Amino acid sequence: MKNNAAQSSEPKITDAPRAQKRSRPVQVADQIKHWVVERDLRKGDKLPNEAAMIAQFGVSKGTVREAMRILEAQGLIVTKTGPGGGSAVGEVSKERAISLLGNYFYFKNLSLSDIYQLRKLLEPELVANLAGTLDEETLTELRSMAHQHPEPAKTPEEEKQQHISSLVFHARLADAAENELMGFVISFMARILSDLTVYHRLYAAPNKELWERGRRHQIDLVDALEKGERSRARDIMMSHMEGAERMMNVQEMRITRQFMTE
Amino acid sequence: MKNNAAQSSEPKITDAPRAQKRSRPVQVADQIKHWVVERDLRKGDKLPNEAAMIAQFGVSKGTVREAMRILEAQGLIVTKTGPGGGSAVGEVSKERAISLLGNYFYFKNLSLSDIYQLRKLLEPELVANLAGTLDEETLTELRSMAHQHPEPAKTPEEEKQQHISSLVFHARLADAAENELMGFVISFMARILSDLTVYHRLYAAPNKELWERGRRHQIDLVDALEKGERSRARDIMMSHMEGAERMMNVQEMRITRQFMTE
DNA sequence: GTTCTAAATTTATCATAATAAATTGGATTC
DNA sequence: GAATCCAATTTATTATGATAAATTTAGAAC
Repeated sequence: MKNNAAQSSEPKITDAPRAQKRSRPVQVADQIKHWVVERDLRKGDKLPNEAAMIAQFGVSKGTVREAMRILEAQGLIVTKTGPGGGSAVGEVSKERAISLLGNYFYFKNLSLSDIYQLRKLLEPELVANLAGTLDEETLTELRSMAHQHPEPAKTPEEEKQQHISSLVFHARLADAAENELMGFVISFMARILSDLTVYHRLYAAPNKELWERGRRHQIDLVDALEKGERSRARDIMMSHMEGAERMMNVQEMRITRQFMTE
Repeated sequence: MKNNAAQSSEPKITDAPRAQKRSRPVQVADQIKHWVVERDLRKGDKLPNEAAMIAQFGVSKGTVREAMRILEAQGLIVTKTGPGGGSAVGEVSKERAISLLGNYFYFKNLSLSDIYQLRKLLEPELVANLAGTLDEETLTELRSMAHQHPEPAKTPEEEKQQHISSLVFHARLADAAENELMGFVISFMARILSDLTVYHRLYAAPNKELWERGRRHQIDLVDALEKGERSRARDIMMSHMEGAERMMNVQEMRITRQFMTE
């Protein structure tokens, strides 16, 4: 009838029923997010207290509290009791972001080769970017990690520990990335692989030669990073990735069998 | 002296040092997560109802409800009223995962060149993987998208629309990825760039030649995908990425200025 | 058989009150 | 005068019960 005039002027006519059954706590949470963006609030900036929000939004205490738990679960606020307490904006931590993304992949079937395809694309590029940019402190830290296990593992327990150490090494490199998106993705993969070692034994039988090669790679890599040799760093990492992939049991397909904890 | 043990002199130092100040709703939420993992529940499987959880965990209704909002915010459950209602496990949707990860980068300073560095690494590889694997339906869909804008944009409004269409094209490719991690990262970047166009004008002045080249790329790419020409697909995408990057205003640095909506 | 209505079930929201945690100011102590 | 303890204050946390809203199911009416 006469209503159809709106169609030409409002392209989002189909989105109109968008204001459907979102619960009140969700609506309140969204309004608070909006409020934070509008005022460009940053980490530590305080939100109105519970009583003020009850008045502001005209909802009950329980509704406000559920809204706060929503924001808290997403890592957007932190809450404290006592005078000067209340809720404040809190940057989403990398750990929280990793856990939340891990929940998504819990329901997917990521394979080790998926992970390694990405590692081979990203990590060589990461170290090429890092070459010549790291400060002495970081280099020292990396060198110390690279020298941490001077001998091949003698027990499965030791082997697991060495593998986790290696992943910490990679995560440390990722943290140094200028490109935070690249750094995040690499950290996420390291975290997935790290969790794996806790629940499964999926490494091939220890192989002294492969192990020695891996160790050599780490040491050479730090050297190349220090000297700013971009392509050498890239090549070492690529070779390292290929070696690491060969050491994994590629049979193991579903690799996220738990929800991550922060 | 009075030893007022009634206060808080119950330091649970005994077994779990980790069990510190996590609130009751968070503890309940974590227990439910464990419960889901233990029983290997999948999407649609039902959780006990509110009353049962109150009894099960020995907490109040409000506490249980806050726990449910936490899980709901993370995308892990969905809740319905009425008979046969209650809470059920719900796969985290890609859209939800993108939003949650977007919250993390809201506080970061991602640059366009960060995004494009990753796009140039991942998207050529994506199409190389896809070459020869797409069904006719998907190919038809892609072809239709590629032919959607036969003329260069005449207004900024049209230009924005064309750019978004291009991002939808890339997102569609990402959805087809076998490697879901790679697909997710590419979708995430498309989403970030898509949101940008809504809030900022950041494209260089329209350039008929560049525009024509971009259009050609999409058409040729679908052709290469259909024929299973891996390296040609890869080359086209790489060239396309370089062109797209040149069209952006690289001055624009902070690119996440809002919380994403689902 | 279809449609309407009422009842039953379950979450959603609200209101109120009691409890716990953290800070602050002041009194007490050395 | 500085440190310590204590009580008052502020704020979130948990609990309880009542009422509303949404949804399904069963039954009644036609």
